Amino acid sequence: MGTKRTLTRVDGASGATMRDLEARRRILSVTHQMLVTQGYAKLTIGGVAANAGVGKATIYRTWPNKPALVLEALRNTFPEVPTADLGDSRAEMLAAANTLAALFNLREVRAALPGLIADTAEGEGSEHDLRDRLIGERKSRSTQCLERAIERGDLPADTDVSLVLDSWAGVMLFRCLFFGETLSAADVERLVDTTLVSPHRLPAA
Amino acid sequence: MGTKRTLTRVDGASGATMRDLEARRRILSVTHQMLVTQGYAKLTIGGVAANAGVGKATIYRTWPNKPALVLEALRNTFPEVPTADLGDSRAEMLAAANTLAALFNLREVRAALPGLIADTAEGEGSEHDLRDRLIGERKSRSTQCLERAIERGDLPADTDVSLVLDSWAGVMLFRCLFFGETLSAADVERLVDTTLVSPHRLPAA
Amino acid sequence: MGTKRTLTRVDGASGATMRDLEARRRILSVTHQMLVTQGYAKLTIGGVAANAGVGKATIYRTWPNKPALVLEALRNTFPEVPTADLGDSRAEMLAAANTLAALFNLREVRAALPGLIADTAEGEGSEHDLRDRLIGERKSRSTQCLERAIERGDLPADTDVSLVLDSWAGVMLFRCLFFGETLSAADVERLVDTTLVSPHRLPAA
Amino acid sequence: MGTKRTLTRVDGASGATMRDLEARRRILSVTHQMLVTQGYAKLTIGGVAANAGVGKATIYRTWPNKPALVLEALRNTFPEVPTADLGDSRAEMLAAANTLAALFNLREVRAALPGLIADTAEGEGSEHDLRDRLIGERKSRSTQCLERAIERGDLPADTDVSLVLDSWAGVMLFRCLFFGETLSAADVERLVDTTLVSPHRLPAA
DNA sequence: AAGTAAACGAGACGGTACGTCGTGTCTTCCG
DNA sequence: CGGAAGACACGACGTACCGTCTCGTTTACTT
Repeated sequence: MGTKRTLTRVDGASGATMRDLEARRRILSVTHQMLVTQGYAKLTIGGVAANAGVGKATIYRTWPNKPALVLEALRNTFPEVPTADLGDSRAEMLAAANTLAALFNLREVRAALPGLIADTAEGEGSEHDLRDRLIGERKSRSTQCLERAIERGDLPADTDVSLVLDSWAGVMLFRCLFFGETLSAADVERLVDTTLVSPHRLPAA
Repeated sequence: MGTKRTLTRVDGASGATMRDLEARRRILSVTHQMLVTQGYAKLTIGGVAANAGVGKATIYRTWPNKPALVLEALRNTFPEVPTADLGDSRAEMLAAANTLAALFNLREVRAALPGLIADTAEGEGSEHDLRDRLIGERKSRSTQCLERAIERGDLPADTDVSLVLDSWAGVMLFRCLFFGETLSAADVERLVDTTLVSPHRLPAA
Repeated sequence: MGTKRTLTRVDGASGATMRDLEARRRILSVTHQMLVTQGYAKLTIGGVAANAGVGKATIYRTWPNKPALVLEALRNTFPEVPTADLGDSRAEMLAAANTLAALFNLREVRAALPGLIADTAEGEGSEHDLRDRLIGERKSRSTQCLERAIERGDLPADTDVSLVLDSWAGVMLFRCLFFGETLSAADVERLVDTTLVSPHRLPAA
Repeated sequence: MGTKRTLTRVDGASGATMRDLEARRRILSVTHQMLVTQGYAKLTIGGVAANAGVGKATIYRTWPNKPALVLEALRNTFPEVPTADLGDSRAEMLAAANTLAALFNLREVRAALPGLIADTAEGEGSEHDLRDRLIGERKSRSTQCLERAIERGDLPADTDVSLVLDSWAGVMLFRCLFFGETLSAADVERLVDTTLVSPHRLPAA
């Protein structure tokens, strides 16, 4: 007999004691689908439950609220930032940046992001954790990439890696949220090259 | 003859659309206040109406929905990006960037932004207009600043001004939304200096 | 110089100082029209005002509320109970009863009656007065008719005239309100003849 | 395992549709109460909900609108027209008529009737059904009474039973609605005796 | 004829109730 | 005995009218 109420879900995948693993899959899939077709605002827990042939309680048993559910539904579709060592710093950085850009280009992400941000804005609990985890994951992998470039001497040692990465993500986020645009491949390239030439440090002089 | 039974002041200034303006001011002020104290999510039209001693219909008569109201309540508190010619490109850019950073540091902005973004995400109508206007205003003034720097030769002619500015705003937005942080003065400086050294153009080589 | 605020309107027709007599006519006519086409519930003061090309205040200046307005709009179309002495008690009674039946058969009366009753139910003020006046008028004329029959000896002297008349009106009201029906000519005749044969007095024993 | 947070009693009787019935009873009772204390016009669904400690939706789930709710709240308090065979036609008719009179004398009926009639006036749906049912029920039982009198020979065979009954109800309705009066016992007796002597048929001559 | 005061059309205003919807918790009942 | 089904309390939504009010303007009396 398992502890019924798992207050803090440790890992997105374990799913507590959900009897029907199949149901879980269905819920997430329906969520994802509705996200794309209806958008975040019109997606309701009740709707997901109905479309998944599931009781609302079943959903609430696993996810505490809408953003948590959406977040997990999104996780599966997130592209992974590649970490392979290509020997070429610029190529690696481009790959990382392009992956990020691709993420902001996903229909479901664009649909979910605004609502997700709003609904988790003041949440200090699991919501923040989840969001951080999702972002943190990409960021840490991208960080590896930049640090390798530093090791190679392609970026100065005092580069503010976090600032660079937040800058990359920031432009994309900004354009995505406010204009519904994506960065073009050329823009991404420009971003990376700017970083390479003058990687956010004070000028030598 | 005699003042019939005018509860509100009669003399006033011009006797024009007094009643309107009186109420309008009160509504916006209450909205702003509640934004700070309660946050966007807990701010309701009904609540604003009650606190402003106004009928809900009066609000709906002027603003079609919550984000429109909040947006207008916010406009008044937005700091203006300075456009004065200081003769010093770096100083001007710092001023612009710091103004931007200050904006993201306002309590009411931080409270309103997530919800505002979410609620105007799919709006194609006035909502988009408003948002664009608000952002566009700052951006165009900042653009003046950067272009002056280009004219002075402090920035290369092929600088992608929009990308630079979106980058600046992007980092701030990103950190604001996801971490509730603000850019430190040092970070802002770093941002500006990076732009000055290698303003987002491809390297010559 | 007339008394400005006529709180109690003494007679439905005098209309205080309504500048534009034409407007008054238009208001009542529009009210009557809307009563027929929309029914009492959907008739709003605002609607009447708009359709009559008149400000709401103009209506409220003359009539204190909806039922008062409707009542007056109705008065004009009410058929008068005949009081002429025909020499024949049965003929006179039939005429009176049929006039009553005709009244309940008017489209506007059927439309207005239920709402009118409801809205003036608890009114102790002018509303009750008005209603009583309207009903009282018909009733007093019908009373004349019955009393003449008593004088002639066609009805016993101890006939409870009021009970008889209320009985007549009652059936019609009952059928009108609950079934939307009218008394057929035959039913009216039966009603009258019953009264003639045994006019609501105790049997002689 | 502790009682989680059940504010309402848990043990109850059978555990069947307790929650439903519990709430239903409370709603109807509150409605009835408010009807008496406030009257029909001031009774609001929201008010009933609040006083019954129930959400508005719960009421709307069961009753489509105010009159439907009031109607049902009223049903419980309606006195039944007796149908017992007393062997005495006059006694039976008096019983029936007095029951009817008593009904129109109920505080809640007098309070609800005008509004109820108005709000169900144009209703062709369930409203009409309900009203008919409520009235029809009394009427059919009264009809039994009169028909038994006919069988006994106390009333002529060609008596228009429906007209007689509508006449009875009509007077009461008329006096109730327009004058807030009730028929005195003497009046009821007079009504019955009139019917017995000359039961609404054409005179033989 | 000019001046004054009122009545007017228009419609904004503070309120109140409406009926609907979504949330997150709960209970019931079925497989 | 666990889950679907959905009822439940709550609370916000946006709409509709009410009856009062405030605008300018138009009209009709006064002088």
